[in-house]
Amino acid sequence: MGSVTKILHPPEPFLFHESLLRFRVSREEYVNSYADGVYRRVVEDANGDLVLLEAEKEGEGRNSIRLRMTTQGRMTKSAQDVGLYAIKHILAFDLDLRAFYKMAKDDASLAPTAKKFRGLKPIRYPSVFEALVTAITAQQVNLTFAGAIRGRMVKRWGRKLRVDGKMHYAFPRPERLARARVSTFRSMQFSERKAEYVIDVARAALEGRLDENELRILTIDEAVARLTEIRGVGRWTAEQMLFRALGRVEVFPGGDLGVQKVVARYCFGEERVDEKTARMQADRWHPWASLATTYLFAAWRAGIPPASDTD
DNA sequence: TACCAGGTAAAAA
DNA sequence: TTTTTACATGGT
Repeated sequence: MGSVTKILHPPEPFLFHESLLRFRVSREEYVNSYADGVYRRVVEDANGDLVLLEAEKEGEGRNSIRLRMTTQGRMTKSAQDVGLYAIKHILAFDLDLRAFYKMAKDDASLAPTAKKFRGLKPIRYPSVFEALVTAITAQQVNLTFAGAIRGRMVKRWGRKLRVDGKMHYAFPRPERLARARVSTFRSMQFSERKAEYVIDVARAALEGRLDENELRILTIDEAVARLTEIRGVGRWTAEQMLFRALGRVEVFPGGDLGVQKVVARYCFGEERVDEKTARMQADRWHPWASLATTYLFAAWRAGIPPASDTD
């Protein structure tokens, strides 16, 4: 077993804990976990070696991150490089928040949370494939249930890495899910349709239709059009992926129930708005629409009431 | 019991 | 082209 520890210095500002709360561990989720201040996940390098990443805040006050990387055999340079690249992508080191804050400061519904959560970043998935499959599991069911069936899928088809006596799972490879049977997914309480969608996305990945570099250079509309050619990938799923895997913060998943509720709450003082209303609001946040929702979700999670518009 | 969950595809209007 | 409906299941 090989292990190496690095100290990383994310660009300021960066709120580690609040950003990672999204992955606060649930019993069923084995791929991304955040517990006791440590974010954990497994990535795979080009040689197929699994690397466990464990990231936590280094010391109080200072904003450095301690990253421990562990592999089964010798720690290779390739494994280290992949691990470092992955964690910087996941933690959105490349996302510069300054222009967003400049915009947010003059936006009544956004200003208080942007200020309170200064340094909050949208934590990402490492791959297009993982983001799409994860989104599909979350279609039309509550997120607890989505996490449960996803956990079963990961436990069955994800590669395993044992570290300090604890098992960690990588997200299943497309090769594996592409040849899985619908009936096996059914036994894990996937609907038949969800099972077919996941298998179709896995095949698309194998056929090179989810090429990250190709998707990156497309406009949002072009990328959504390309992605929705895959059965089971609608606009919502495509937008989720563009935001959560590729970090395209200008997308706005206006069809998302949670987004509709959080925009309603903090921008309209209501329980729920329709997609059109939500998208109209989001136009004011361009090109940081989904980043804005990240802040509103954080406020919601923290139980912060919407500002009263009467004073 | 009915209805809702961070939707989508296919049928019907 | 726009509007319903089936899909599956756990929680309230």
